[in-house]
Amino acid sequence: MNDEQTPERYPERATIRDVAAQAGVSIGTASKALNGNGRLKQETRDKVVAAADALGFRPNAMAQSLHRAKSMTVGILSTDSFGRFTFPIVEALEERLAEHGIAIFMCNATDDPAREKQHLDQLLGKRIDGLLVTARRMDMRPPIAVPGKSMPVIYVFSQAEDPDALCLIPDDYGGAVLGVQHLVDIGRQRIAHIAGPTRFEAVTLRQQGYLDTLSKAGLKPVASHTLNGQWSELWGRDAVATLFDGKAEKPDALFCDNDQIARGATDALRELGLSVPNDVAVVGFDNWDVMALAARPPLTSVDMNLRELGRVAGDRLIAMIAGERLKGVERLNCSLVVRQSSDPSQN
Amino acid sequence: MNDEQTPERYPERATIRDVAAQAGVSIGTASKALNGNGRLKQETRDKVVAAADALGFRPNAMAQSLHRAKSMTVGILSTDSFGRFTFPIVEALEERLAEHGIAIFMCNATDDPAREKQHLDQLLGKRIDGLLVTARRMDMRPPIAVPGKSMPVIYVFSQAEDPDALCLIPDDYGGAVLGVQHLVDIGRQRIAHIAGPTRFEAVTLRQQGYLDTLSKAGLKPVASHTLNGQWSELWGRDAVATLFDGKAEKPDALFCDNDQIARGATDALRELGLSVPNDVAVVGFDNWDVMALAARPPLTSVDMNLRELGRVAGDRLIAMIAGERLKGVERLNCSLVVRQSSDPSQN
DNA sequence: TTGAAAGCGCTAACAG
DNA sequence: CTGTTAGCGCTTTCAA
Repeated sequence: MNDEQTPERYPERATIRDVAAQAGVSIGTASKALNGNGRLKQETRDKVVAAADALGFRPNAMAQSLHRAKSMTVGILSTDSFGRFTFPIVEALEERLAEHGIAIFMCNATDDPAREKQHLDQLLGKRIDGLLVTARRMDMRPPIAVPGKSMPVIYVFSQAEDPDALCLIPDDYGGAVLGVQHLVDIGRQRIAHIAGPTRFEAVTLRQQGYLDTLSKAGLKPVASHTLNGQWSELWGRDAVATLFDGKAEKPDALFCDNDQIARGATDALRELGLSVPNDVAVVGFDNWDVMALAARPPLTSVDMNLRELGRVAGDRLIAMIAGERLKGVERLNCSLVVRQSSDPSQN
Repeated sequence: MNDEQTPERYPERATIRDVAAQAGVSIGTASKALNGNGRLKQETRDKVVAAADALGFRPNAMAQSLHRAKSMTVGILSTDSFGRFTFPIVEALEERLAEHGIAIFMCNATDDPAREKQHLDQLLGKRIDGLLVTARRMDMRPPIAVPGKSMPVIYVFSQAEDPDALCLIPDDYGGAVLGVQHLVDIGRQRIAHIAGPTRFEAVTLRQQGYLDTLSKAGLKPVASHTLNGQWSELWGRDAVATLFDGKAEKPDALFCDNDQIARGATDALRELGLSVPNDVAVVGFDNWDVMALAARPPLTSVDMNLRELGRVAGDRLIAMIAGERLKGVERLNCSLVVRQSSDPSQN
């Protein structure tokens, strides 16, 4: 009742100097109290803390970083723009890093080397503690030119032509094995592979997984076993038209390189009067809910566990920032989500 | 030939002090030379610049910011996680801000108020110059508690219950008018509206646009004119089943609240033996290429111009950082992309 | 035209 | 236990 009007709102910015003054202690003492360092009388500590939040004090992270030579920030640089694949990765990564108090600068270079360089310069100026590079799918990319070799760099969902770099990607080969083995397990004999464009390493890896699984099961690939096309529904429909044109032995299962292809294939089969999964079982890739759940019937699909990929990327980055030296290509497990397109008992 | 081995790689970090020493000038002079400030002899300037890039000098942005009281960073905080709608916005925003040398901290709170607060604290500690808040679609959200009222805050693709805030959202009403007017223009008489869930403000706005456009054209809405359901293909199929059950007068056009609904509707119509667009024209919303282009036929759709939204958000944020005070709700124009589902002459 | 020095906000080592 | 002080790397007066 005797104090002046105490404005509820915080002052613009209180410095630790203000806090110290308010608490009637030295600025060094205030720092210790606020950071839990040094040995201080509990009373003093409380006094300082009280002053701090009376003033709405919030330490200036830039000043702290300047001193500690750790910015507690990392950059994530997308060569291609961000999209469906990058999002879950980034999201999980952000979550993991946030737990450690690390913030993320997001940069997008959209396939433009000039913008990439500009972003990198900016990030280096901000003294990021680490860098994460992503790209559209898993195509090889030239390594980022980080001066000094000192800063941790991780390529996630992308690979660089740099033997010293750490690359994190899904295990496409293993994912294909998972999907095809499932078709073998449910008793299918004539399994075809409707694939994406051959220029993707993922596509050739998946094809290898497909072939190895068949041969291990003692099955022969159907005539033109792998058809390469686009990542689209249209391609899925076209491929089915080719496979079921009546000339060759018809497949009883399709392994598709993504869910769009699988969905197109499923639609085409239905329109041909064939039942999925009774006549033909279908397995997709990506487990993209928008496609996999909307398809009729819903698609069994290989999940690349992108959130897990992001989480692991976060862990690796933290380890590298702490001084560990990691390199090479790390391939993370895929998993299979079974739905009606291969198993009528699923709902 | 007489110099020691000159290591090509940059040293870890050269400070301006090193540059000054190397150039044989004072540290203040070096600063002036590097920033183009003050009056300096061209010779000195050159000497400093040469020294700087010989040493691979890169100014420490944190140190600069500490002095200039501008961090040249902003935060973008997603209440809900990032997704299909937020991405184009963020991408365009990032592009715009990058042109001004402003970097973006990306934070995701996934509907968790505790994480939201934690992120906000972190961002305030980093002394961001502005904050951008996004959410899933355009649902109202409680305002962010930024102490001091000093920092610019923009809600994009979301609205806050805060009359002092600036909110940027697509003009849903106008978008609906655009879509429905197009159907009127091509001569349709019985236009139905297959809508999303009523809890979204966007849905009620679009319904109003639909009704107003019909009435302006002297048309009556069909019997149960607006059907509310989910944002899914399944709902589109179900709605068509209801509308074409033979009891009531059948529509000759459908205005759908998103492309998934429109696609489901189109599929159902085809399976009913009806031709799109000859028997029934279909217009969707979102212009989401994955849906709109894969549908058979490809969908005419209302585009919310999300990239433009991001760009404008960037401009507004820059203006606000420069001191302008902006508030209120700004609704940005949608546009219409015409494809075969309403116009057979499109390819 | 250049140099010296104060200070942005904070921490940590060292005295007291 | 607490205060003093020297920086972290940079910019910007103010003198010279």
